[in-house]
Parts: sequence; structure tokens; C-alpha cells
Amino acid sequence: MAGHEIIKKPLFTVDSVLFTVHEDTLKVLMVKRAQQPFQGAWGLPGGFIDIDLDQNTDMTARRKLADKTGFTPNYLEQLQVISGPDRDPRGFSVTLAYFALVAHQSVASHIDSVEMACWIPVSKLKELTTAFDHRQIIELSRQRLKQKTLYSLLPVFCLPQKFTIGQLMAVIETIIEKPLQRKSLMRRIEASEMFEISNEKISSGGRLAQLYSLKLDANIVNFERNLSI
Amino acid sequence: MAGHEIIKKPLFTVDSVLFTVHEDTLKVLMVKRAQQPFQGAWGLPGGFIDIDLDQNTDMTARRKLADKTGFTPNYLEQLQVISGPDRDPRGFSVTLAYFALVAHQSVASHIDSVEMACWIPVSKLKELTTAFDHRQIIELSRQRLKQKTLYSLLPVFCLPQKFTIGQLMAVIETIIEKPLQRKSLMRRIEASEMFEISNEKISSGGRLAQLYSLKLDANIVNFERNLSI
DNA sequence: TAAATAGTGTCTCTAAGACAGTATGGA
DNA sequence: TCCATACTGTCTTAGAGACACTATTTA
Repeated sequence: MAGHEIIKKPLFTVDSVLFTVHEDTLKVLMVKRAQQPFQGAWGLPGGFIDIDLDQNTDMTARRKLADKTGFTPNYLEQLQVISGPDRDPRGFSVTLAYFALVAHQSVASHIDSVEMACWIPVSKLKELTTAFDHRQIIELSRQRLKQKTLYSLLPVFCLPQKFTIGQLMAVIETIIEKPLQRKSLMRRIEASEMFEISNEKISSGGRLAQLYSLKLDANIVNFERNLSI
Repeated sequence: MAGHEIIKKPLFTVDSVLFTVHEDTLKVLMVKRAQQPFQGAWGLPGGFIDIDLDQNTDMTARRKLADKTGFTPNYLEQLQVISGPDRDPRGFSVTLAYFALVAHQSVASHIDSVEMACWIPVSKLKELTTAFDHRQIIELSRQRLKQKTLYSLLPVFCLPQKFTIGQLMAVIETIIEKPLQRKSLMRRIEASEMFEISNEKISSGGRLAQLYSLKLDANIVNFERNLSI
């Protein structure tokens, strides 16, 4: 109020929780920390905003993810800001966490060559040494992904450009940890008008499966009802 | 990556969009700016985090709101971070916007004595000179409030501790800009188990109306379906 | 007793769940 | 021909919308 006090500035970082689903397992991209603090522990990919390179924080998140994976995610949204005096030993810190999705195959090849970035199954996280409060941030993010999956088709962003209903169903079931009626999914796909029926079908052990793809101009649709818990 | 470059830090602020409903109108708390930039324009209450006073950004939002209104809001949640090089003439800035609700009567008396804080009807905003991108932030916030009102009973936080179904119905109708069936609201109130039936009733021009209040331990319930748009 | 607001009973409507039945590929 | 997976038809179910009906207060 009084005008020109000096106010100490907190550290501000941008971190991303990048999910994918592979082999019926929800995985998150983690990076082995090369520096202090938490050197050697696993942490979320992220870093400081660079006001010469980034037009906004979304760009920071994308840039840092591209550094680690060579790709930009299929989907990116803000999760939330976490802040406090004790979460970073260097002092009061403010982290903007993002939540992102990508198809496993998009980054798999590139990632294997980068020793320090790794897909970790979410269920294995508790066995690892993780940096800061990143485990809680991932848990928050997982809840958000689950919730959104109940009223949208967000999990398509974990699949390649062309995909089958069966693949989408499997990814959704992995995320919500419940079985899903194929019929319910097909009704939503039709009602959303977000997808195109490709002229190809692929083999999958039985009758050929229709391939679908996101329309170019598609916006993600939110349904009026949740899938039942 | 390389280690110790000097990175210019962006300005980081916390602003709040505090809503209330009064006389069937959605209003937002605005403050006349005493200093540059945008001196004399209307802006959102907010300011810099003070790491000696605030345990986290929620506290910053509450503290700044208390400065203006003398009260802490009934409900507060993060909206989102907005950032960019051009939104503040002083340079690259990052703002964490909060979204908050309060009963009009809680702050009305105090506010009238503070010349510089004022409830502005959301519909009148375009006639005012507003600071930064605060008009867009308010619009975003309004959309979030509307959306949440479709699947929760959040608008109770715009009412006094004891309230009637009719009052809640009126507030909801103001927010969603649609009529609502009293029956639908009563079903939700019952199903949520969030409320207690008071032993008082109040007069309202006809039959006495039952007073309800939030249970002490009540968590806000999210319903499986939206009210219909 | 009329007007006004509170509250109930009950039918319709919509979209999800369940599940049996059909279709079509590969071994 | 059998099995596996893809897809469809259709009944059930849960909860919102509509709206007429009853209840209780003040003027």
C-alpha cells in the first residue's frame, strides 16, 4: 500500500506432467535431475520461463518438453499453481504445473536415446526417489485426467492420428480404472461429431476394425453427463 | 541447460475476480487504481506475493481481498495463469487469477466506506475503462462460474449462512441466465446431503419458506449431470 | 377469500448401462 | 468351421424437465 517497499521475489518455474498410455499402463515422463537440489532424483520436466524465447507460460512448457522428447504434446492445459516457502530448499517457490498428453509412439524412439528422460508407470512412482512435491502434483494431474475422461474424449490424445474404437476403449479403461461399454463409447464418438471415419480398416485378431481420426477443426466436446463411476 | 545464465524474471502478481449476486445482478468487485500503470482505471483487486506474510498464493489472494473488503471470501479457487510480454507496460508479466464468491451483505457495509472499491455489474463492464486484460479475465471467470453452476451448488457461497430455496434459485438463474425448475434444485439439495434444515422459516410474501444452511463439514458435491443448457 | 410464494406428485425425456445377438476377419 | 474381435439392437435405469396440484401465509 505504502508504495515502494522492496519485495523479495519468489522463484517461478513451469513444470509439466506429460502422460501417455502404453501396454495398458498409464505412464508419466520423468527426468533424472543433473543438478542440485534433489540431484539424482526423478523430477518433472520443466524450468524457468525465458522472456526472450517464450511468449507465455504455455510456450515455456512446450519448449521444455521439446527439449526432453523432441516433440510437442498433442494436448496441453494448465493444471494449477503450487506455492510455498518449504517446497524448494532454495526458498519460497511458485510452480505452474501443466498437464499434457501424447501418443507413446510419437516420443518412444527419441526418448530411448536420451538417457535422462524416461516413461515411468504411475503405479511405480512410490518406489522412486522423486524431487520436490512432484509426486503430489502427478497425483493431482492423474485425478484431473480421470475426471475429464468421464465427460470428454481427451484420451484420443494418447493415440496415434488414426485409431480404432478398441484402442480408445482400452486407453479410457486404463485411465478410469473401470470397464467401459463399447456401445457407450460409440454413442459418444458419434454424438461429438469430432471424428472422421477413415477409408481404412486394420486387423485386430477378429473382424477388421474401422479406423477413425480427429477432424482437422475438431474442438474437444464436453458431454452433459459423466460416465458412471 | 548450460547452467548459470542470468534469466530476467517476469513480474508475478495475484489478482482475484470476486463475484456476488445482488438484486438479480451478477457483480464483480473492482478497484480504482491509485497508481500507474492504468492510473484511474478500474482493475481487479490484487498485488504482489509477500513471502514474509503469505504461506502461498491463496493467502496472497485472501490478504489482498481482505484489504479491500474487510472480509475473506466464502469460496476461493484458482482460475488460471495469464502471461505475456505486452499485457503490462512495465514488461513481461505473469498473473495468477483467482475466482471467488461472497454474500453481498457480508461486505456491503464495509465497502461503502472504502471509496475506491466498488461492486460493478458484469453487464456494465464494457462501459468502463478497465486496466490490463482484466475484462477478459472476468469473462473467463464468468464462464467458469456458469459451468460449475451447472454441475454443483457453488452459488450457495453468494448467500448468507441461512437461505431459502427461492433465494438460491434466483441466484442460480442469474448466473446461468436461464430459468430453473424448483423441483430440480430441491432434488439436488436433498441428494447432495450438504445442507441442514434449520428450525426457522421466514416470510416471503406467501407461505413461509424453510431456511437451510451448509453443514459444518460439508464438501461441495459435483453432480454427474449438468443442468440442461 | 384472493394473491403470492412454498413445496409435492408424477409423467416425460435423454443418455448411459447391460447384454444378447449379428458380422466378419484369421487360423 | 471355430474363435476372436467388431459392431448393432433394444431393454433398463437414473436423474433432469415440465407442469399441474396442494399448502400456507399476508392483504
